Amino acid sequence: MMNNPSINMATLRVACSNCNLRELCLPLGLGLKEIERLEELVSTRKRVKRGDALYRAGDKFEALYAIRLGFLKSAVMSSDGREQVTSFHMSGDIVGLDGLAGMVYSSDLIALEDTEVCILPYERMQELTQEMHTMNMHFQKLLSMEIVRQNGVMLLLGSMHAEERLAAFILNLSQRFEMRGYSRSEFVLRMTRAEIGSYLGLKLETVSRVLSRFSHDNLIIVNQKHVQIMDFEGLRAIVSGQTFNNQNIALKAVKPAATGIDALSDLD
Amino acid sequence: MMNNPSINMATLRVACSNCNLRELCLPLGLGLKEIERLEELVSTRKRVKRGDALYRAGDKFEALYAIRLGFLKSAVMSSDGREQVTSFHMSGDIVGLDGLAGMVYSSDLIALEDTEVCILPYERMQELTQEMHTMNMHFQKLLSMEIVRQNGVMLLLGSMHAEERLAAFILNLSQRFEMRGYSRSEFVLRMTRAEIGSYLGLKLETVSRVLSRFSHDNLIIVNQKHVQIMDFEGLRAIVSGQTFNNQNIALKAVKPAATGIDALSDLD
DNA sequence: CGTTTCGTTGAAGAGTGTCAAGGCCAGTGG
DNA sequence: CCACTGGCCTTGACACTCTTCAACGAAACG
Repeated sequence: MMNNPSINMATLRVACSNCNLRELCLPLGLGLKEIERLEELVSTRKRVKRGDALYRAGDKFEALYAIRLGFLKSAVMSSDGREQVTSFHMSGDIVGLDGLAGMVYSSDLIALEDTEVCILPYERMQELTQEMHTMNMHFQKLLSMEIVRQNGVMLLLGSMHAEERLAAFILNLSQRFEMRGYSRSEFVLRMTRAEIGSYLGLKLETVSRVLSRFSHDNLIIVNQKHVQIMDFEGLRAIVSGQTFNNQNIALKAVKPAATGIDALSDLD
Repeated sequence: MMNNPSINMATLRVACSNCNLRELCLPLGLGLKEIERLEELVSTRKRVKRGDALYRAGDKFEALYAIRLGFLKSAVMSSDGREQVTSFHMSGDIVGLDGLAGMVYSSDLIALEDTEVCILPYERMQELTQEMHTMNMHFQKLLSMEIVRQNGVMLLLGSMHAEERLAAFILNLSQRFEMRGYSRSEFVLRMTRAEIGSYLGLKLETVSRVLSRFSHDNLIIVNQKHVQIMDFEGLRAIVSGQTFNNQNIALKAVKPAATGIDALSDLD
């Protein structure tokens, strides 16, 4: 009578298993009991309509959110009103990590299309991390991964040109879509040019111009929000600064590539 | 027979209590036993000479480090050799958080002056977070605070001008020195102009020029690495974009200041 | 005390930003 | 169904900030 664990697991996992999160939310090698506990954590769901905020800077931090479906941006605002988009989120991402620091969110999280999230109440989250070592480590790792990602963005903002930023941005999106089972070469940008610009530290006109240039150079085909990548290698070459007037080839040899930040993958 | 806990604590805290870390490393309201455990964690210390690396990108992640004394930078490098300084660290800071993500450090940590750190071995750290709820929460908070800090840096890199970046940078350093009991108006820059530039996304010449301009405008006095702040308000005005040709005053009224990222404090 | 690293300053130029005009598209209401 | 509207995108011309290149001076180090 049923000593095959995988069958039991299949019935228990209803809430999480047919969800895009499974690789992200479920640490590997969980037992039956642990999965039960986990599913009790993510009990509630919530819908956010396009343009609405899941939370805003200053709101009390009460939960993390796992994105089931949809697309969002997070953004911080300076005291004089400048907005900076700090990341774009899609299905499978966990958002709200910045709220832990001061028990208050420090950024706005805005849906760029109709979105559905799973609520992970902070209180229960804490219980779980305390009781399940695996879960605790997974959560710590999640936080650390976000730090590493932001390091990559700082590299991009601090030392790359407009073309390099956009090439890296497109390749990163492509990769993330691919990881989720969508086409890596054809997708729709859910954000506006201004939002891309804010994220990349550029003005919307520059974003538009660079995309047009890419299109003219047959690297991509752009039609408003629709993007098709025609030349992955070409884009990668741009990210690495392999554009004619480039002399840091010498440097490239000094440092093994393995330790370098990969602008293609670490931007999220 | 000593039923005054504060006296007992004084004797037990030898290792940590006369150390700059105490506010950062010790969660508030620890019991005697907990402090004992904590001190057992930070058993070993290590010295790093100026110019040497505490760790490098790619090194196996085995510990976090609490800086007892000294000054360091962390930096990531792109595959084509561009370096980006991602933060400057001083006494009381905990470094190495990026290593958790992949159990490998993803950045270099280089001492800018002779430095002494306490080693927090990852293994023992994990035990401690598992057994002590307070410690676990404190650690999670630490990670989240780093995320919030980086959001501030992204805002700076993505939407501020050279003068604003440098004003914010100086004020932030000032604040951090003050928190550690040093003068907030007079200090020594331990890093080079090139390193400041890398951190702020500027070239070293631009850093030098802007500092000279500040000096000429009587905001600061600069003598090589020695900086004295003469006009805090003036610097703050620059950070907020209050320089003559500024029209985002309208925006300022829209959003309550409390929720905005404070460029002065959140850069670390 | 020479050598190297670091910092300052000037002049010229490249890369983005700013301003402005027009086109495209989706949604709305007649 | 079509015209209208408003938001978004594209493109051009021009301005400006920052970088690049270069030379020199100052401090740090062996």
